[in-house]
Amino acid sequence: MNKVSLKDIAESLGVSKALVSLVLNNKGNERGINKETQQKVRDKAKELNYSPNQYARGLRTGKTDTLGLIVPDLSNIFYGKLCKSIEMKASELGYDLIISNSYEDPEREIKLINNLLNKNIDGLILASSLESCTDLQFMKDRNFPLVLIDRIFPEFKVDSVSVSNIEGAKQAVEYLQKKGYSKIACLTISPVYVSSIADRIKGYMEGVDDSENTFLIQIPHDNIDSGIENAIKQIESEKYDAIFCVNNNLTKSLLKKINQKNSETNYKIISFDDLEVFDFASPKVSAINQPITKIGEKSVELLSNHISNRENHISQKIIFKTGLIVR
Amino acid sequence: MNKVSLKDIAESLGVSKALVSLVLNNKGNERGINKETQQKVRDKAKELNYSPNQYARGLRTGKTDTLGLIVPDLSNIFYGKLCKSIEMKASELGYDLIISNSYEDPEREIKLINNLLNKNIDGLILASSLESCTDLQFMKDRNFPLVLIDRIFPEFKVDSVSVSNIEGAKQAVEYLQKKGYSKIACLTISPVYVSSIADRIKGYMEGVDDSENTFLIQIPHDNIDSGIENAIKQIESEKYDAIFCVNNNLTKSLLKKINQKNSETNYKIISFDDLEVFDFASPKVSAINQPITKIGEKSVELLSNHISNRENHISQKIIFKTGLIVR
DNA sequence: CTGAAAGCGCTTACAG
DNA sequence: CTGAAAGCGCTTACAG
Repeated sequence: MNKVSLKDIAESLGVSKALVSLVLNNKGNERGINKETQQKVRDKAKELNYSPNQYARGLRTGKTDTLGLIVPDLSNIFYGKLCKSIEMKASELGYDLIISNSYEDPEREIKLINNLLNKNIDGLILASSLESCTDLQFMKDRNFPLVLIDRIFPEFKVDSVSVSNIEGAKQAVEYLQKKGYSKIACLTISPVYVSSIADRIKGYMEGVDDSENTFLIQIPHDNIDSGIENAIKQIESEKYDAIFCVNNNLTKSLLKKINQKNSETNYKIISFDDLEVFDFASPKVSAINQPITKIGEKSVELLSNHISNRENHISQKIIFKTGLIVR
Repeated sequence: MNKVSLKDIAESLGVSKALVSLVLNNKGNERGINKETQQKVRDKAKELNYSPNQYARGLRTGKTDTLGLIVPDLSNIFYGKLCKSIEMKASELGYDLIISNSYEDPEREIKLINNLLNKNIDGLILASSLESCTDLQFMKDRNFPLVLIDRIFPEFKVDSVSVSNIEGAKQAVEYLQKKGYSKIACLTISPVYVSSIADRIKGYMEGVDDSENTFLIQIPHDNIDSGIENAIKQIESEKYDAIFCVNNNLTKSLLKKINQKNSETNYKIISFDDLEVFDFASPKVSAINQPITKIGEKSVELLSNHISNRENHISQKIIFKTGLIVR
């Protein structure tokens, strides 16, 4: 690779590596280094197209200016957008981002976390698939900068950014009831222990007026399409007049199935998580939407604060409001 | 952080760091290290939950087991899926992935590349927004492992993975003509110099029977929604009876606009890039689809080959076929 | 069969 | 105002 190193600059200028390092890290003035010398160093660095080896620096300082991000499914547009906004904010603050995909698999998630930690990331943003936070405790114990996102553990006192899932789901159901729908089924997805999903179910339960008339159908996350088929049958035979889908994958799969069968739908659909494609979907679906960009940005801010003020960090639990999009 | 290091294992066992390193890198047998000692080392490593500091290792060996990936837009589902498949394959082969977003901005892309190189990534997968490959030449000169993906530079002799964009576009147009549509407009997106887009336009041009009847409308990538409005007007006033959209973002935006206006469409739509949402979109759109997973996997394979056989690497240009999905 | 030592490229006390 | 030196945690010739 014959990359340019500090030594190359130092030798070609007849100064020490230490001086070059100081200047290039903008500590020249603070350390009272001759302005002219500083300029020479800078010029040379530019001329040789020098850029520091991050691994050497990381090894020395313990800082790597790299953040880790783990999401359950990169190909879900919700996480795609989230990643994008996180990447944007991280880049703005001078961080790189290592993104990993857990495939909703707790074991893999733990491996990924360890892996990222071995890369000496400065902090981690995590949309966790874990059932409990015990496997994350060691990070908290070390005061390692960690932000939970989308899915949180309420009792686990670390930074987190999420939305008001209970209220959002409740709002969805109440909207349907106001519109005259009285038998509302809830399509939900496993693993159901994930906080966001659990809360949406809770909101649904709380929102339904007639508690006799709740109907929960659970569909495995890794086999949605076939699960949905059965669900539809049940919903139709039980004459439900509306369906609340707990996330966008369910809604998509449901719409797909409806269009395949090309049958009339006797029920209204509302979805948690809005997709731009709902704008041209048939049948029309209303949706609860999340401020994805704000979630991403806020999570990076919290993480960055923790990193730069490790000692006195006080964890916060940010909860954004959801919106209702009527179609 | 008080992370466990080689030294900790060595001291607690009364052996040297070198021995521990050798054993843990599976060079114990090769170097004839006592089986029992080896076992002791392994046990201790497990007990202390040791995992090597990647930065130290990277500094020493020059290898980091980390790949870089740059895409123009993480929130585009096409790239989301591509990232997922790349991440999956990379992880299978023992690599981490640093993902960056170029926002279709050539200057930013160059910065990102330099940045990744400073992190000593072992190789780079790039969906480039650059107009020419001159800014990439230095990597080729250094024989740095690089794979171009989705967008390529035909004259630039490095590994690449793409699809037959010309043939795909041609097939789309020919299909429409066979179905009786004779005035086909082409909705295209800037920057138009990107190889995939340029080739699709080329394919469209070649496919149209009546060369008098080609109609190209170019829409800026960062302002699709407003551009599409005008496009529709023109298409309607000129009485085109079909539209070929050069990528999924255009198709989505077009569908959205059509549904907003709630107007009848007198034209058939076909899209390059299929989306699962087309299954329930209205109006129905046919599509040319790409083998996204295969593209991702292949790119990682090529990169991995280059990394592990740096000296004798011969670059390949892989081109996958597209498919036609009729709706 | 195992250890002492050098060195990857940095940063940061310490010394003058 | 500047330099020599130590050390981050590894791996790998070299030596015995």
